[in-house]
Amino acid sequence: MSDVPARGNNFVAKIIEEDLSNGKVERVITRFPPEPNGYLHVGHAKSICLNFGVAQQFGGGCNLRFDDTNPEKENQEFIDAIKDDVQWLGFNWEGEVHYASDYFDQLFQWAVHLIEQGNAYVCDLSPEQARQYRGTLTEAGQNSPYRDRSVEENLELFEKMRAGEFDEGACVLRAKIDMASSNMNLRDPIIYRIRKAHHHQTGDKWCIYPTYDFTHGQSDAIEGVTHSICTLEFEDHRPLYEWFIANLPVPCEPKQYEFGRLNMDYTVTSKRKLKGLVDNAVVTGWSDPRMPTISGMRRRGFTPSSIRNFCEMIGVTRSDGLVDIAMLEHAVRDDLNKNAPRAMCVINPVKVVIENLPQDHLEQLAAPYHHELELGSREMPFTRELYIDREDFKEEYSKKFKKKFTPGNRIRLRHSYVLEATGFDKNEQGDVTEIRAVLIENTLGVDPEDGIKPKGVVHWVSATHSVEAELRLYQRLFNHPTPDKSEDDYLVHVNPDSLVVAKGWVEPALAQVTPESSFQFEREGYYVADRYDHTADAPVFNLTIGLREDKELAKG
RNA sequence: UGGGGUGUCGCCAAGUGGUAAGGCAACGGGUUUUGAUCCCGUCAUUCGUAGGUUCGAGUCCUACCACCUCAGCCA
Repeated sequence: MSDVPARGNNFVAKIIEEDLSNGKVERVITRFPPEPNGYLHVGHAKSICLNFGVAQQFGGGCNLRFDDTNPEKENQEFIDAIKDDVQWLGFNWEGEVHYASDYFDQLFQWAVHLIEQGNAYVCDLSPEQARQYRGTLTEAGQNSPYRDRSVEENLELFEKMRAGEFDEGACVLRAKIDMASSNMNLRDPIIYRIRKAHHHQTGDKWCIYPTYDFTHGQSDAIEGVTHSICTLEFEDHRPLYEWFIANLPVPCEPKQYEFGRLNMDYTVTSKRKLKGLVDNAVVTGWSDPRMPTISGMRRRGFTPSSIRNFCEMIGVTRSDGLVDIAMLEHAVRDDLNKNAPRAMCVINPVKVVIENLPQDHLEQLAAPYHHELELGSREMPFTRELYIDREDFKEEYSKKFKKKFTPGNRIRLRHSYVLEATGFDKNEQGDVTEIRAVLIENTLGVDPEDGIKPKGVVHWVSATHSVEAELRLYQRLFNHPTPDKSEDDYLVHVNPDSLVVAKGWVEPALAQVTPESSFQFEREGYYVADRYDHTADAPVFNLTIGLREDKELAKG
């Protein structure tokens, strides 16, 4: 059995199951509605998994709809990136991609309908005045002096707004609801504003744009969405969502449900703050491997299924919590442990010379890529001079170093022979520069015949046949568990060591791998060939996540 | 001090009146040609607090407390 909880066992799935079984809904239709003003992040992944997942689970469909009502902040780059991310995560939207801007004509007509019904009016209050009229959380607002304009006048004014006869900010169209409502969203919310901006989809056709509140629910209705799932902060908007649906001749009545957005420690998940990291060049871009963006996690080496599993693991509820980033790390390790081929890379090399081997010794050793999966094997050149990790050799034996290579002791070269150290050289600084050893005969796949077993196993690479690679060692981007909740600006909590560029010597087979191939570099961690920079001539590997460390070892 | 929400183990989360699932983390122990993986075990007499109803309450009632959220011509 998998350790991932049963799929779709959350309150949204239960509501849908109920609606389906009592015939309220025939086929579930959900939608994922990003605004193309940034890249998708891990929080969106939760929403994607919920929306697409629940549709899939109940044989329905999920639309991808861009909520593109604010042209000034949106662009095509984001649209392309978002589509890419959703597909990479493993989901398919139903039919064509939708845009809220597809419905601008209909929305305009519905705005006219509202005016005709006496449910909307053009208001000339300046933003500053409007704020004063709105009241506060504890005091009712006051009616706008323009609230009682006639239907004819409103129709005429709204048409002039559309025709571009007013400057930006000169006036807005407002729904006429209740300025005394305890729900601020019902205090005559703005439904259309003037924005003389070019739109990435509709070009210069419009100079007035509908607001989110006036757009979202109606778009859902047009698309036949049955369950409109959004995050908790939109809860107060639900009465407004329902007000529009009730007061407009929409084709169906979608229902809005809210769930708690994802918060994770050592991470920021707000587009504004993510954009800040990009704009301040803290990272190299939205897809930097340290970013919690989907494209960043992808470049880091996270797999789609690891992210999906993570989303199943954290569940969906109406309570807002702070998820331990260790859960995400677990999801990644779990997937990579099960599926990633193994390979070897030496990061802090020290040379080992095997004295009982001829100078030109070259032997190809078959090394299986995985201990459980049938992934085949590669050949590792075994030569007289090797590299092992400096940390794996100790000048003197001690209990703490019981599995290390020490003079007089034996070590197993992973997938290869057993070696016995005979001596070593040091430089003036006291660093070991070379280890001398002898190979114990007939130890390929079997223990030494004399019964003296090796103490431990080390990874290695041929000193003469390995390939130098660039290693990008990533750690968490922030060194504060809640960087956006501290007194200081979140940028001061950026971990200065979040990226360390190092060198590694990899076995020849690794230079040939395609970008985005993941490996476990044995005893080092999970690495991925960089999506953009890796080539056979200049291999580049990103550290996805380290191996879990033994506690005793970690303490030392 | 208005409205809307949420409070179950360090973290996430099941549970919807019948006597507290699971995952992560942590901690013991075993296996191992990766100090990884894997395996086995420990980890809430208690569900924000205080009362009440009931044979029986995390689940029902009352009051209180804490936290989140709403005053963009953002979404």
